[in-house]
Amino acid sequence: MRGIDKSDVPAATVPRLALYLRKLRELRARGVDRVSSKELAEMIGLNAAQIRKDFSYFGEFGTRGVGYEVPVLLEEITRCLGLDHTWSVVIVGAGLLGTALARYRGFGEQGFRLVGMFDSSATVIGARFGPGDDDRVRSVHELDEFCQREKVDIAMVTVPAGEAESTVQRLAAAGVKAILNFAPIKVTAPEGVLVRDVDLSSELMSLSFYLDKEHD
Amino acid sequence: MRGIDKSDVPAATVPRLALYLRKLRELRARGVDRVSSKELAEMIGLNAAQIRKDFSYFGEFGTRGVGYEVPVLLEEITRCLGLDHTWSVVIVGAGLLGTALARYRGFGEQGFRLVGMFDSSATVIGARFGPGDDDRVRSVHELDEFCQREKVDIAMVTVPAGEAESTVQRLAAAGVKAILNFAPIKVTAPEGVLVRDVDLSSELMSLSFYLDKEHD
DNA sequence: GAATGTGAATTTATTCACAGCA
DNA sequence: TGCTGTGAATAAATTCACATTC
Repeated sequence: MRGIDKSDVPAATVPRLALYLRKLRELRARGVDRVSSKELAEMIGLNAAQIRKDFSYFGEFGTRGVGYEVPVLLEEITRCLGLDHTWSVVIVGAGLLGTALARYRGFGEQGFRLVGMFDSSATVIGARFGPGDDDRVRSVHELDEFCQREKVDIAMVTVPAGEAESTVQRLAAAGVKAILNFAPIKVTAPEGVLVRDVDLSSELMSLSFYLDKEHD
Repeated sequence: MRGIDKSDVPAATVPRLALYLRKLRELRARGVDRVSSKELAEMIGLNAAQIRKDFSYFGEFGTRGVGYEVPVLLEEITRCLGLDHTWSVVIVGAGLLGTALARYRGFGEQGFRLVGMFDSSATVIGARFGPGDDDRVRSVHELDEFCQREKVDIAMVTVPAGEAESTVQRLAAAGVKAILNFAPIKVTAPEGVLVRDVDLSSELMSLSFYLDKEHD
C-alpha cells in the first residue's frame, strides 16, 4: 500500500490534523490558495513550528521562502486522515442524541456515510432517519447481520449506559473496527477494535474544575 | 478560600479525575468501600502510579498498606472538580442536539442545573424543555439580560457554525465564564472566558486516521 | 506484608533556533 | 530575504522503583 507509516505520527498530532483541515477548507472557500505556517498558526492559535512539525511527519509539502499551497495541503491531510475514501457508519440508539447525530449534515460531507440506524424500542423502529426510502430505524436484532453484510466500518453508540458494553461487543463481533461511544461509561473492546469515548458530563466537569467559585 | 492551588494540577490530570469519579460512584453503588490504586488502575485501564500521582496533586487521602476509602476519595475528587456546589447552565440553540442535551439526566445529578434554553427561531420559542412550568425556550433577545440576572456560570452552544462566534461574544459580555461549544468552528473568547470545543466530526476523523483501509 | 506517596528516570510533546533552499 | 524542515533544547507527562507508613 502507498502512503505513510501511521505509527510515525504522534497521537497528539492527529486531532490537530482535523483542525488544520477545517481551517484550510475555510481558506479554500475564501479563495485563498497559499498560506504560511505562521499565518495558519495565528488563525488557529498554535505555534508555527508545531504546525510545520506536524506536517513533516507525513511529508514535505511546502516551498521554502513561500509557504504552502492550500489545495496541496488539503489533499495531503485528507489522505493522511483516511478521508480520501468513504466510511460506512451506523448509529445504535435512536434516542434524541442518536437522531441529532443522524441529522447532522457535517458527516456526509467528509466521507462518512450513514448506512443504518438501530434501536430496541418498538416505538421508534421503522421511523425515518434520512432522505432515502430505505433510511428507517431497524431492530437491533438485525445489527450483527447488517454490519457484516454492509461491511460497516464505524459505529456511533448512543444507547443507555447499561446497554453500551453489550452493544460494543456485538459490534466488534460483527467486524466493526471503530466505535464512537457516547454512553457515559468506559467500554472495553476486543483487541483491534478502536474505541473513543465522548463524554459530555466529563467535559462539563473539566470546565467546572477551572471555574473559580468563591464560597465561604 | 480553603482548598488546593488549581495550577498545581496538570492539565492532563483533570479529565482523568472525571473518570475516577465515575468509577468510584459505581463502586459506592456496589457497596465497595475500599479500593487500591492497583485495583482502580485495572478497572480503568491505567497505570497505578499514574492514579496515585494524580491524587497527590491535591492531597493525601490513602492509607499505606491499605488503600483508599471510597467515600473519602469521592468527596475529595468532587471538591477538586468544583462539583461540591451547583452551577447554573444555559443551552443556546434548541435544535436536535440542544434538545438532546437538555433531556440528558446525567447533568443534573452532578451539580449542573439547566436554568434556561434559548433559540432564535419563532417555531421553537415557548416550547417546553423540562419538567418545570418555567422551562420554556426563550428568545435569544433575552439572553444577555437573563444570563446577568440569573448569574449563569456555564453555557452550552449548539447553534449553527455561522452564529457560534457572535453567540460566544454575547455570552462572554453577559458574564458567562465557561462555554462548551458544539458548533464545528473554533471560536475565540475574551480573556478569562474558558471555551472547550466538542467537535464530533473531528472525533470521527481521528478514528478514520487509525483505521487501515486497503485500497489499490 | 501491602500499598501509598514521591523523587528519579524515561518517554512524549512542544518550542527554539538555524541551516538550507526558493 | 522569507519561510520551510528539522536537529537540539526544553517542557510536560508518564512510569519506575523504593523508602515510608500502617
